[in-house]
Amino acid sequence: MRDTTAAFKLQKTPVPRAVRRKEVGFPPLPRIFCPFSLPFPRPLSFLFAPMADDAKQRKTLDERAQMSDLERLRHSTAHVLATAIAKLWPDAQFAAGPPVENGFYYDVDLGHRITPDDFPAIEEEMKRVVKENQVFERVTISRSEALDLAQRGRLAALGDREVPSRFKIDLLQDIPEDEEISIFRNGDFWDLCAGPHVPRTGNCKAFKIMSVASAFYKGDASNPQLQRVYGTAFPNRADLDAHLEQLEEARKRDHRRVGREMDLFHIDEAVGQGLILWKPKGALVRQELQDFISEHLRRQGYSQVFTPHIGKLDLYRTSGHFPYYADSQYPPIVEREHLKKLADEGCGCGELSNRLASGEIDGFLLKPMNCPHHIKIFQSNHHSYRDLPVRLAEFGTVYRWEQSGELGGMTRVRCFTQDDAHLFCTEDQVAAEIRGCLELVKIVLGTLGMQDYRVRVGLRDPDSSKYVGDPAKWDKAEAALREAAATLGTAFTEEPGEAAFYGPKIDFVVKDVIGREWQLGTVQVDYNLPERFQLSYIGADNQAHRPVMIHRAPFGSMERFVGVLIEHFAGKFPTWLSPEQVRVLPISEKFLDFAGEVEAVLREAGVRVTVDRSDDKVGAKIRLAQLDKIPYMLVIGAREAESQEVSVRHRDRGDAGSSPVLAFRDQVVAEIRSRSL
RNA sequence: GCUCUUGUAGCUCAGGGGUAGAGCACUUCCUUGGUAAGGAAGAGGUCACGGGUUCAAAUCCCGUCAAGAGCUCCA
Repeated sequence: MRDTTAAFKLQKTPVPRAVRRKEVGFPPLPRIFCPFSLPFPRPLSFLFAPMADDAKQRKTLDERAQMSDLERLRHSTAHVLATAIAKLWPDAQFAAGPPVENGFYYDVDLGHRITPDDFPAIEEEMKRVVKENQVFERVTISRSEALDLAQRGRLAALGDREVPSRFKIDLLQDIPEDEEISIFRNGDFWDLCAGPHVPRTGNCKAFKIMSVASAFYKGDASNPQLQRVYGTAFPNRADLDAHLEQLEEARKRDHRRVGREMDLFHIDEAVGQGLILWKPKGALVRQELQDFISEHLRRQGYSQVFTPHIGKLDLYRTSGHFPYYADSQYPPIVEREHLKKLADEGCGCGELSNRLASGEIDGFLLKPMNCPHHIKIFQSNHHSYRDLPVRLAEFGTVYRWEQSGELGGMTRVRCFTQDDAHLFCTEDQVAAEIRGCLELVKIVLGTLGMQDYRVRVGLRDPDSSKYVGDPAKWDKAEAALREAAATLGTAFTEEPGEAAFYGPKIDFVVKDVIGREWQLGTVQVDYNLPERFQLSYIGADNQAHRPVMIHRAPFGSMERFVGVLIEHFAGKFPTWLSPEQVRVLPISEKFLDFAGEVEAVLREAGVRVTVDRSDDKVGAKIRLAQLDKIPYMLVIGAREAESQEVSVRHRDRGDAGSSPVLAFRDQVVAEIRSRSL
């Protein structure tokens, strides 16, 4: 058996994890801008990732009593789980077993390694406990009695043991002096627990063990690693089944799976982790989206620019990205001459490494963001107040060294392309510019049928002094953001303390069709970079003034956005976004010529069309086209060739009757042009 | 990064100390058909990579790489 006692040191003040991942499924990715300047002694990824609320407040007994019925049920089921595990493996040492968003877990340290093969046995044992319909009995005890029970190994156990219940002893110490201590008993299983619980184990009828993973005790990597058994529970079988079906649905929609099936993108070991290869079909989707967004950018008076993927290190020293956040960037590219010079000076590998880390080297950096390049474009001209706002947009590709454990699919990658733009404006223009950004978001999400999104307005914490810039400007910018959010006509929340230190921001969180939330882009007001780069424009008073910058990437990155869209549509993109919009299905090879004519007519009209020239029967061709999620199938046989018509089948609506070739062409072209859903 | 799990054909997966398996996809042939799978044959794999144990390794052990899940919504 593993001896965790030696490694286990009690921690009086648990160190909160810098980055907590609350969402189930896919983690958020609001790491869009980072025009920071303060030398926080933290890795860059900390700033790219959502900030955790500081140390979670311990729940009071009152708060716990307010646990919802479902949470109560799940927490009780966690005790049933622990009872079963304690029966099967009496040496089990339990830590915490709370209800969580989609169920519950219980952390356990155990000589035996639990695998999915063990689930049936555990569930059988749990069913027995449920069937016995044991009463959950609350017993109030004194601190010393609790300690005594724990020393006897009696807590989270079915009887006395030779080894103390060591995690429970530790947890006891976290309980404030003035708080009542209670244990809950069901049958012979006693556990330190504040409750509340359902009355009897018989209430925990509908449950399922979902998975087992590892977790650090109290989330601290210096603590022992425990096995975390996840389960879920519902009041009845039907609700449980519905939940499991939804999970299955989510699994089917997983963009990694759909992306492979539909041949949209590929990640290759030989290229590198977190680096997306957009295959032809995925590239079409992305290109359509970019064209769509560009069209609206032009309408809104943006100027599109192109900038390189690298820049001199000095640029990023000025912006503040380097060297403080070097850990989250690809290492610098050192110039050949500089390297040679270092070698001539006798600089060894160790010293080189140190100099790289400290930033005392010359070279280039793969850009971690686009703002410095755009700033340099702005600075390449003198600007009058009459020029403002200057709006520079770019589908700008950036590189970040995410920890390998954070990577996943298209939603968490090391190279991504932002729908980025930087607006240089006067303070008076900030409000209107923010409204413009939100307008674009509204149009794009509306066109895609993603009506279910919310907006978070991140304001500064009035009690903190970590923010840069003049408080009066902050007030103005915050008011502008608040006002703009209100005009959006959608729900928004204001979250004090969630602002970046350089300015307030708006985040967009979209909900997909099965209710999962995804953080996409942000709009951020920035007073910091204009200062660092000494930006200026000449005002009506003939004096130099400092412009304000707005960073905005409303859809975050093309990678993540397309990943979200794949799941949102379950791969069934609207016609305008579909990589293949129409497939012609000749009944037999006799009609290949006519099929070719139909193909030519459609292609000429700009429709993405192919002909299935295989010798499959039409049923098989339809099946394949359905699996490829192609919006329109045109069945062509003798009748159609005779009348110059096509028999139209839609992937969702089925057989739609026949239509003259040109009429179909006009209809599908109109559908594509209008970008209808 | 850390822990666990996984890595076998383009895809989905079975197998497992002694000729490498299936279905789908692919190629060829037969079939020329009417709204979700017509038939036959064939081709395709250093079993992720590198070491080790063994007469013998895809299989067992160690390491590397990669993928997936998890990493306090606290007794």
